Amino acid sequence: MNKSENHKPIVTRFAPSPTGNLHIGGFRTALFNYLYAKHFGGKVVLRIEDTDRERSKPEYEKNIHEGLEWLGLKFDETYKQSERSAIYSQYVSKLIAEDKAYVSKEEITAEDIAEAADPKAKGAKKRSEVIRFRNPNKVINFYDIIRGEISVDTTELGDFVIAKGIDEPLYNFAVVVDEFEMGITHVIRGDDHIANTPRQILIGAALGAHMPIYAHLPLILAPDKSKLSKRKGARSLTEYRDDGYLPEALTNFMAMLGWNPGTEEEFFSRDELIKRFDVAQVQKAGAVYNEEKLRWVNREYLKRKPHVEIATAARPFFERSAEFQKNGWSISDGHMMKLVPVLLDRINVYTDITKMVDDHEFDYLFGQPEYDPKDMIWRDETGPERTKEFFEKVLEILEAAPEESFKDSESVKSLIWAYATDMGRGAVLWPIRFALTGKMKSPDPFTLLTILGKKEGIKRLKHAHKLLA
RNA sequence: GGCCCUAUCGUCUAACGGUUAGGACAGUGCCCUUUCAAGGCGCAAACCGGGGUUCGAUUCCCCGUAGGGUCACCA
Repeated sequence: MNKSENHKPIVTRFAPSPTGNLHIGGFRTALFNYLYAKHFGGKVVLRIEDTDRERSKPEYEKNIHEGLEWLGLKFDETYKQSERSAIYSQYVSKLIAEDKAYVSKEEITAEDIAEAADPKAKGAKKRSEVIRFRNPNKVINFYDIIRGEISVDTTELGDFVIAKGIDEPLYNFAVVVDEFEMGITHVIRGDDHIANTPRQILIGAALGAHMPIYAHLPLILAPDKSKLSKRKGARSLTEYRDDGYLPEALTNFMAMLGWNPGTEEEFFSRDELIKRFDVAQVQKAGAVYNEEKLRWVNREYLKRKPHVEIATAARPFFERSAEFQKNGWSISDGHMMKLVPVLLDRINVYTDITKMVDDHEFDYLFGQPEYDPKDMIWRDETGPERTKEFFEKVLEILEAAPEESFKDSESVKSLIWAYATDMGRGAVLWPIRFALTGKMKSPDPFTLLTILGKKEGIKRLKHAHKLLA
């Protein structure tokens, strides 16, 4: 890291508005701001942009904090624009005094009145007086770390409104005042703000502020390549949390959406990301969000977790199932631990467990399954008589085996394997597995025996044997 | 529509003028195997089009095309 050339400490910011829950797009912006600042040993500030009193809601603000906390993003400073109105009005007054802005009398048309009557209209409730910025009508050039030079003629913007009143600053104005007051050196934000940049630069110049360095991140897209929105399936971070996604997996995945270190590595811890991250390397084009891949990344992280941790985290997802509750099932800690290998082989995310329980895939865990005895017979040529013999022999072996042998599937396997191989593995193993689960598809019989334990396992095999009589 | 931005497999991407255009997810085939998973090994799959510049363009420039963003007294 080039410490020597950084005289000024870097300060970045994440500035969400509490008009909705925090989604993955917002998270990625927050993450990139965080990674960039931390890479250079700088600061990140969190600024809640709640100047829109109508649309800002406390519950959204809470959701933003919860999401960020879940992902472990810690901010060095936190501000809320609604608590800073004195600062904004001071700057508005200054601009007016310097004739860089002025109070404008607005004509209210019949159209405006009609609009105001319609709650869905965007420009509802027009003021008769607003504060407008005196646009010097210049061509603005700025350098974007990701996109390079961008040039825009601001003439067509006209004298845009910067505040509804002296105490009611609008977004573009409040942002510029804050960037200035908070000493923000780098503005890293979504691509959709690129159109706001010229007017913010204009306001900044009028304020005598030093222009921050901009980096506009490509948007995260829905599968149809349009901006990802709630309607397009964007879920809030807290929903990912509630579904049991691992925060480190989501972080890794999001960091790789639009950025990569230029190598073929794909797994990075938070610290590695801080060390490697560079905004200049982020992709210019928007990236389609692919949940399948997220699920795969999550699974990779799951596989590296200690089994105890998985057992503990997975339990609530069993209990959450409607079937589980309806049947009054329960599951012990010992069971959970034994179940981990089975889970690891078939889930990507904890919430998959709930679906599987609801789909009756785990019914066998909770009691003697019901089934048609005919399905127990491997193939017609085996027949019920021979199958009965297999049960008898296997039962004999299992009953003689010590409890110890049921600790892991390899031990169980070693008990039965030789016999099964002699008699024909399918002919012996299929009936056992089926007797244990009553299902055409399930984990292997050895694993099942460790999960169910010696007592229950033997009980089910005896039951099956009786059904064949 | 104006302005702005973007363009490599279906998706995320590597390549920073010279490669059989690489990897990952998804897909598919085979192997393993008592079923289902998991796993292993393969396969298929892309440089948007046209002009330049250059000995040589996926890469640099221009035009076209397509997609996206934005055009509030929202943020």
